[in-house]
Amino acid sequence: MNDGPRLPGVDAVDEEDRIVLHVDADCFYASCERLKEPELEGEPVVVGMGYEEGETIGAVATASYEAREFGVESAQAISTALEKLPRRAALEDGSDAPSDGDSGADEPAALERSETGYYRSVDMEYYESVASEVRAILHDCADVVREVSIDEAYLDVTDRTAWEVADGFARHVKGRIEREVGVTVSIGVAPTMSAAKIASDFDKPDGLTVVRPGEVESFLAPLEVELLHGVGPVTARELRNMGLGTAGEVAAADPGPLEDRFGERGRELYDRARGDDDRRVEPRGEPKSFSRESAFSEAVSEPEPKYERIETLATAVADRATREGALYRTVGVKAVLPPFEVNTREQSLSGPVDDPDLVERIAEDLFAEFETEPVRKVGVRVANLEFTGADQARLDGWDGSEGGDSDDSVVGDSPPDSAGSGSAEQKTDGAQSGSDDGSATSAERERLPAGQTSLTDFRSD
DNA sequence: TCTGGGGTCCTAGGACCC
DNA sequence: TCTGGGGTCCTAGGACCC
Repeated sequence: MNDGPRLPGVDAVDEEDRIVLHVDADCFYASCERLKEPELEGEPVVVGMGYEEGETIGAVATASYEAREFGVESAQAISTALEKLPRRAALEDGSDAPSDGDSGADEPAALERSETGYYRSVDMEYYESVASEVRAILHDCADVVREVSIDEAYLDVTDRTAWEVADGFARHVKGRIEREVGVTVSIGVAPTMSAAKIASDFDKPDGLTVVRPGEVESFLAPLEVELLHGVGPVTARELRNMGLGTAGEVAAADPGPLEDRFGERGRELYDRARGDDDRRVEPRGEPKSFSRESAFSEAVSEPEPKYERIETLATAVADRATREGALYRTVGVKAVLPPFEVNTREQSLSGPVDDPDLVERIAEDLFAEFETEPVRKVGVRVANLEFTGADQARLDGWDGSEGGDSDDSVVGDSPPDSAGSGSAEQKTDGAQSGSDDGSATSAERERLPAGQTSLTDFRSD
């Protein structure tokens, strides 16, 4: 990249001096539970997803640092977490710990109070409310904020501070969040997003790490490759097989083989390890998809319960899209078969719709091939979203509606006849019946599968 | 240690178009 | 009448993140 001719006046100067903060709440869900129940302060707290009081199913969403001392980790099965850290309630009820199986395991010794923890199930609505308070402060402290998730954001504060005083600025942000909301955050400050991200992790919890321009590469060099954003277990293993165990080793490597192995990502990895990252902090755009999924406590073979679940999820997903003002053009399902085989099926329509019944029909249809398979988890998804804003549907292409239906379905399409041979038929009818108010563009109409007559007026054959 | 839920991005093959 | 090249869309799967 250095061998091209230099254009006069074009260089990297203005790219270099961004001041980026990455703000990352510490075990956010657990902190929220402590806001709700101050008695939990200082105690081990585990927040479980899909977990119900007293049950052993679900997974750990967040564990407080006290709980982590016992070996409880994020994404762990609740059953595992319970082995490492029994419920405080079990002790206080005096109830027996549930004994798994009949294998005559020794009675567990009497529980020490100090070796138990509090288990809570996820309360998204509450966490959302806390997060919005944090967000308000962040937006108050920066001109540009990119919210990454409920507990994480990047701030570009170049115009609000200077490197000489950046740590004071970050401390100010931390202090406000702690005082005004009551949760602690860790902050990384760096000239790039990727370095700021890693820096925020460097000193958790309640940490503050500043990496100044010129220090990025030496800051990253000793870090294990796993710590690089975008390097998971699979990539890490491959990198180590290539003899690259630290960011410094990646930075010093020949980028060629990295690109051969990982494609575009390889180059990115190499750049990031060297501290090169020219992404600017930008607000997040519109979401690309909505999905809902749900696991059974054990694999289910009978069709009924699965279709019931699909129906519930389809309704929830369609509802979400409606609430958010999104039209969707693709509907998909997911079926997870034991041991952990993920299958996805999806179908795109000829035009964007907001049609909950159609979502359900298509989802059921796509799911048909897994009807009698043992399935441990199902999901429904809509994608290819279009946020038209308020009454867009009325403004464009509403001319075709002689029918007087006033919902905002734009086009009803049908499952392809090839998909389910026998099984799709009645649903195909259903899909068509909803489409008399259709108004696809002519290009879209021409792509309708042969035999689809839902938009016949416009066909020229 | 068998694994919850909600997302994003990338890859790769096939269909289809010009 | 089997044949080039480029582009886009669709679908399925995989890796990764929080």
